Amino acid sequence: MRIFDTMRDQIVDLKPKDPGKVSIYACGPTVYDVPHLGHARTALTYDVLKRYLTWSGYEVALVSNITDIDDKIINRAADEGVSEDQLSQLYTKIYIEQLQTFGIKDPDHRPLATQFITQMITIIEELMENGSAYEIVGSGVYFDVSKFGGYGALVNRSAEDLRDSAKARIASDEAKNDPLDFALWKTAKPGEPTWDSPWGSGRPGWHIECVAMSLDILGENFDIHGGGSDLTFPHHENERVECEAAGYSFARHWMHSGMLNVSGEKMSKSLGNFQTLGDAMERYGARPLRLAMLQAHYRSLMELSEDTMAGAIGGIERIDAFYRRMDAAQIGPEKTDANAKDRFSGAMSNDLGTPDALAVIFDLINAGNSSLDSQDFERASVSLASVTELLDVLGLGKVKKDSNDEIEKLIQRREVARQGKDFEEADNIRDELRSQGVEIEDTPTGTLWRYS
RNA sequence: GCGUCGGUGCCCGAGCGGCCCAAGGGAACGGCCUGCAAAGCCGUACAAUCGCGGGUUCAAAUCCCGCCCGGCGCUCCA
Repeated sequence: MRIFDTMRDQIVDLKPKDPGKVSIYACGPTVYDVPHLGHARTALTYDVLKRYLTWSGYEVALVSNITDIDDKIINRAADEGVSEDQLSQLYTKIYIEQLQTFGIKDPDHRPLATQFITQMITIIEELMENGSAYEIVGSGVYFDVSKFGGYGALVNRSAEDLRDSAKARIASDEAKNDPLDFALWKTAKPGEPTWDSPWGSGRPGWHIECVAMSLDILGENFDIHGGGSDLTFPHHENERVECEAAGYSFARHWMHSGMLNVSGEKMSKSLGNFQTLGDAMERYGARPLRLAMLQAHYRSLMELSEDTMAGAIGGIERIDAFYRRMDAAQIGPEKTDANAKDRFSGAMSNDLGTPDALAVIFDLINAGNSSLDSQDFERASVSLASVTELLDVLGLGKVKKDSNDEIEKLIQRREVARQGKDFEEADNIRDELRSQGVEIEDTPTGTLWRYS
């Protein structure tokens, strides 16, 4: 398996700490609102990574956190007149449900930041003890970037560089020693949720929660730390320096998935609230959305548009039609195509090349359809078995057949009319079904139908 | 402004020195199949510029330089 490692800035061999096992920590969302398509793309990346590694024979442990305390949650809760707990619990629930609907498997652990306050405090204490952090009474505890050699390495920049950049854009907080220093612990403000600490009551800063949770659950030196590319700096770099300054070794590899854009104004006009995962799934369906995302490489910037989705819907339709034909011909899956699986693995093990992997699957579908047409049922069965196995690795498996007595009755009547060569009646029935959004297909073994 | 990633057919999107007269999906057109459809299969067209201009090389979509355009980052966004 080869992956692009942000730290090394190149594609490298994945070298797990323990051979045969891979531990992954993928940064999840701060739950102050419903999930948008970007959250879905990131979650999808690590879902597919885990599925593929598991299929390849690795034992995978995937941790994906929920950050349930932070400024945005506090502000939003105040706006809506609910408690921070109520707000974060509501959006956590929605997040989990929608990802499940989207076909994302639950991670092995889904820790909440607020359950790891003790561990965070311990790390901050260690940083204070060894001089990596300082306290400003009345404000909080800050990480001292100047004490850390190599700050900025994850983004390939020097601390001086980042400092200049920061100065140019941001009014520096005069309390801090250095504009790059960041809060590990924030002193309590009236009306905010607080926890006790050696520095008085307060709440954790951002970044530190991920260090506490990843170390606690996966241990030092875990294999992959991932998230969206917007988290690379400062979030991940800050996590990294906190962890290393405290004396622990952190992630062996860093992965970042690319951003997804839905072209703002053009989109919102015609599509309404298309940016949220829930709306997009309702509008296009979960599988087309998943296919659209997987047809782009996880690191590339992708733009979702009405056209993109129309294409993906067509792609899913092609997959489903393949299954319908196989079912109608009563072909079952038997042995798989080793060669196709090799090609698939080759694509996937090259930094998760899902577009190429999908191309392999579509080639198999094409071959299977041809085999059916030429009555080569054995080869058709091999295609079917291979497609089924590989599609499952990408989480795009087939859906169960719809059933509806009313529709089946109409199809029966049409069948009788066709037998009697009463094509006018048969076509009337077909038109009637179409007006109900039902498309039918006649095959040698009977008539199939689907919602169009 | 600094950094970084990218600009490939009608749309999406792989490819990242020769296997590329550029994968795969979608849309279009023609044919076969069908009572007619749908699905499928076969074929065709669409890139005379792979953002633009230079350069390196026997050979460039792929490497280098410059320019234009876009995304992301530059303290709380996946």
